[in-house]
Amino acid sequence: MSKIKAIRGMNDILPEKTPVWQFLEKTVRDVLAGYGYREIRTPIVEQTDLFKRSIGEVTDIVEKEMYTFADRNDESLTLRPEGTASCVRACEEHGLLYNQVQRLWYAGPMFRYERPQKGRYRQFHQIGVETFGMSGPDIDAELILLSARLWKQLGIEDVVTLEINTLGSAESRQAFKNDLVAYLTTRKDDLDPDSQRRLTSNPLRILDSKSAQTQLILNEAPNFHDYLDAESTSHFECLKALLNSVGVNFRVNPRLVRGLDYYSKTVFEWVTEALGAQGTVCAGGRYDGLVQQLGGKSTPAVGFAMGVERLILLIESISKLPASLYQQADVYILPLTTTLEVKQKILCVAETLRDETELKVVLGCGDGSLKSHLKKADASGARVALLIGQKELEHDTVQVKFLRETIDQQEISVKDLTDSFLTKF
RNA sequence: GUGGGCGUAGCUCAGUUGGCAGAGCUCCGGAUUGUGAUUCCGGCGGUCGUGGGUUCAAGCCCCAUCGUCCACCCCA
Repeated sequence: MSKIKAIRGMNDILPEKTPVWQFLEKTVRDVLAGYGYREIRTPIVEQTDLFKRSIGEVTDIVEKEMYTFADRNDESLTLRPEGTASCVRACEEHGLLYNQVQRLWYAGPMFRYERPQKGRYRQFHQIGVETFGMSGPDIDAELILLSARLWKQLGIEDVVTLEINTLGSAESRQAFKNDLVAYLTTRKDDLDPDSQRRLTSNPLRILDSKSAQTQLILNEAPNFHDYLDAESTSHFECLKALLNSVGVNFRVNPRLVRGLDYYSKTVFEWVTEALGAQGTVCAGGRYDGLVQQLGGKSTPAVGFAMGVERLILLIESISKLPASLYQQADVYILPLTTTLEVKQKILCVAETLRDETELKVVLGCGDGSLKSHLKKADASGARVALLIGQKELEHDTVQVKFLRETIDQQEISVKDLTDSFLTKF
């Protein structure tokens, strides 16, 4: 019988890694709170149609990457591949968008059936930020500023750069897409195979093709700039001015096209060179049409999502986190002799310490040798070990042994313990 | 879905022309009977990913298969 292992592309996050995750999550929560964003939590499973209608029927995500299965009543359910659709659904369902403005965020696992590689997994985690009811470029700028502040707090601001673009209104983009497809269809045989396929699946992506031949053909293609509507253009110009005025550096990338159908006007990406092929660490944009598309009242909206695993990889490659984040214990209490009486005593002393202080107190349990107890005390990262044996039991004292400093071991009474500890630490 | 690299102890990895299955770290014990982190000694630990084939003999060669990593595609 072979051992059961985790599903491909779905990773365990082990105790030695969780401190980085907690650091990231706490930092994100604090920054978002500072901008007045509130958390929303939605189910991981939704009706399949929600994603089909929001992400786009012919995108790769919907066509081949969704974890879709039949519920017991034959309803088609899907593990969420992204968070925006669920967020919009929940807001709409509970009237959160009725004549009001919302600033929201969510965090959690997403699921896409893809071949795993660096920074890409089948269960991965996103932290998403969504705003509703604000149509101007000022909220776009706020979101970008918020993310820039976050990179600073995480210590990765030097390795990410901002790219922005505008996709125009849905109408202008559709008109451009039609003309682009019409033109490229006449040259179809000269396109690289990937681009030929994209002609029906994701034509805007052809602009991004790495084939030199295809790029030559694109030189003759219609130019999206000529299709941009006046409102989108001024929205974009205004956003750029706002970013300049607050000192956020950016690069306009006319080939920046987001993969999901629902975007319009502003799109942006934070990218890095440090993660190999998966350079996008955070991406988002405006999706003014989505709420209506899902059956609600027309509502302007803009948001973005971060790939948590990718951010973790970046943090690990760049910044040294304080050792205290990894420290299991401040104080380690262990028995000098493993009699029942001594075990009772160290249990009581540990509880007293937890009552009286905020210290992390770990107990040396079990019947190992004194040597192995002390080794574990050392490995716990604790600053001091408290040793209690038969003699200490009789005198109601503990031996205080400093593990990281050259300070003589001292015997103090249990009564004095919390007082002297509170002043020492 | 396509292409390439890699699968040997809990972890990191050696293993020569096909000839006894190895090291470091970790863990446990001892040197030091109630004192860790240094040093020394000893010990635990293996379906060499799996299945088949060639051979007197396979961790090593051949075939298949699974896993994993990286890349393409796509995306956060």
